[in-house]
Amino acid sequence: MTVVTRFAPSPTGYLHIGGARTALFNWLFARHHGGRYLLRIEDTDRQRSTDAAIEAIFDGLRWLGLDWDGEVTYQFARADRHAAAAQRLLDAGRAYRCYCTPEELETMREQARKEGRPVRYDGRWRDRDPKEAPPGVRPAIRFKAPREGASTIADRVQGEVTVQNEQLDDLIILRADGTPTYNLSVVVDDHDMGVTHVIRGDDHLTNAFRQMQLYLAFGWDVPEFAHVPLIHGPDGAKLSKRHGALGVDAYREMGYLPEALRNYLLRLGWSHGDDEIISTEQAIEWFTLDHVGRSPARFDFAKLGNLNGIYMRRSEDEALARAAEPFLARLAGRALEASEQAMLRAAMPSLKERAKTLVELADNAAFLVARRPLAYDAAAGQQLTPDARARLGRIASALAALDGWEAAKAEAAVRALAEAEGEKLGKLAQPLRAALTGRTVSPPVFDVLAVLGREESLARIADAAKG
RNA sequence: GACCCCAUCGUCUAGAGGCCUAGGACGUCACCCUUUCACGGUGAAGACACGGGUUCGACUCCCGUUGGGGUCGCCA
Repeated sequence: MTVVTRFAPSPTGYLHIGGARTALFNWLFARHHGGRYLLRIEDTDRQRSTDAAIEAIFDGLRWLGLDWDGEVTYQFARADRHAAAAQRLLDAGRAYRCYCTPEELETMREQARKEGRPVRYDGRWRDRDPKEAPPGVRPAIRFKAPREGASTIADRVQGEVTVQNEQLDDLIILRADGTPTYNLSVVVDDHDMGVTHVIRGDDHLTNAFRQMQLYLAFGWDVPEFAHVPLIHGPDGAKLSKRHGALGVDAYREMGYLPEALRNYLLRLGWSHGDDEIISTEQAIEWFTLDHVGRSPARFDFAKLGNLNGIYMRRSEDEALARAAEPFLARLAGRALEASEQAMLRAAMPSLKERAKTLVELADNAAFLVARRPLAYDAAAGQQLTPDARARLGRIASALAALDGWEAAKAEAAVRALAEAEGEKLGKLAQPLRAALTGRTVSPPVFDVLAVLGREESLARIADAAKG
């Protein structure tokens, strides 16, 4: 049997981070088993589904590299098939018409809540003669759920979970307007798509029991279920926006690399011994449901940042430069010039050592696109004392006398000067850094010098020396 | 409230009854490296929620308590 998994988001918003992890697990599981990973858009809620949200889901998945197999299935397009399936249950006596109005149901629920009883549909139309139907009311179709016994799911993550059937009420499978509801659509689609493993958030665990009964009623094989714990915020509560419940596009904009985010998401709720840095190839080889944890994990930006830093440092300079260019251009407020693109690449080895995100990296590279005369930040301004300015003049002379403009040569010259003046290197390096970058924190100052080039460097030093 | 799930350092986790004096990673702190910041290196602090069992022996099994989460829609 070949494995078939699916990711089935509803396009009512962006692709959020929890959904991305669900997609990742499905993708990995299918790839691990050499199976298929399908994408289904659950757009049966016509009010809330939007094309923009569908595009956001596609974009997010593509950016994360979670390519799906075959065509995308749109659930709404299969409404007729779902209605036919409901009719089949009706014909078989496994479903019935319910003439309750929404108001009536709401009253029923309120009453139950007030009396402390379980809030469930009481089955009042289950065995009632349809002849008693009130005139003018269009009925919804309800599934006739078993009332005795128990249902057990051998969940691949949660283990054996049993629920007494009396806990399950008769769910609506077809609305009064003839459109299918979620639980029916999911079962019919998963069956028709040949899905063998349903891997999803554990907020669906209770649905699984209803869905299992539907599979049984249809006489279909029940797929394997794997309900993965949800991702929580740092406080253990539901993930809020402030805490990371953002669309994956937001992570892209914050400057995270897709491979780093993938690695982070993978380790959130899944582990392989003490391994932390796991390539996608390795993940495909290792990923099974056996090591998916059962307790909810909290989202931690600090760890994501650390991971992203590691992935950036491991990236090829050229690839990282391409990824960083939009961020630097945004910071400059204009397109980058060819010379600036070249400088970015030249500076990349030292730039990528000291950033956790592309946003940070671009910020650290701001000196590359700054225009003279530089604005000095407060700390840099303090470096440029009269003494320091005078020293910058002498540094400029020493540098100007150089033939060649490599970092090593510049360093040797400045070191020699420091020694001649009986000063520690830092005494010269810090003002120099301030003059060249406008800040007191930057990549190694001689690298900066080399990347900026002779002309620009000397001009910036002269600017600072002048005061 | 009912039903279901969960519970190891602050966080992510390893741990399948003796391997645990509970391991790794992030974060924190200290030191080293050093022209700044990083990176890197070394080291430190830091957890089995609680109470009962079962067992020669429980982080590991069972029960309960507490705490957290999920679900109870003609939403998905």
